[in-house]
Amino acid sequence: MEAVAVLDFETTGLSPAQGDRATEIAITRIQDGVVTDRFQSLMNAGRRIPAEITVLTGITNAMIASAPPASEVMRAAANFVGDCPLVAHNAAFDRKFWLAELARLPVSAPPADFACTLLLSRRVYPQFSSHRLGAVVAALGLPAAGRAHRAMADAEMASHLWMQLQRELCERYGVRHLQFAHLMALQRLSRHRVPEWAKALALAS
DNA sequence: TGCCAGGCCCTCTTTAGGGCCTT
Repeated sequence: MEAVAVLDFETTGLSPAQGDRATEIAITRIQDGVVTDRFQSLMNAGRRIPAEITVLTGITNAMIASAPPASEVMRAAANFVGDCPLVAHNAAFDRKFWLAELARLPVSAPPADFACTLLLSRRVYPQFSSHRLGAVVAALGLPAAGRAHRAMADAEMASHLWMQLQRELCERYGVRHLQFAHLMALQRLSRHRVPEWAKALALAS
């Protein structure tokens, strides 16, 4: 499969539309089933972190105060990603912060496709009772990396999950390679249409 | 003062409601 970039944000809250901002970003680049590169940085967007978010992430206002400006970090992140398609767990969340933070830069970044390991996990492992990132990684026996709810630890876990999803689908449906577009198509389908997708995949391979 | 997102998915659904998931 072509290279992908797996992204995770820590933020001050759930909604950029409500004024929330990113506080940390981590990105891995995956090529041929291996993490080949990593990008990670705290960032200062000038927005105070609520106490309950600090409890969750461990990221404090003091840490942010000494971090580089969000604009600088996001410019570097966009350069790191380049034209790679993106992957995130509950990608709708990371996508809206990615777009909101990039929209503040004077230069526009190319729009990126976002694959979602949460949606794919629901399709591929419907028997799991929880599809939270940590729960899925634990259920699959994948390595947990560092403190959960820090950007690089979560990006690493999502990376392992992304690679496991590909291995599982290849093995289950007897195909050697999956394209990013195949997984994007799968995540858009309702669960009962997965067999249709698998049949089309087998015919195309 | 009190409130605060949004998209997906399931079902006791579809003229809707509520849980999950991200921080």
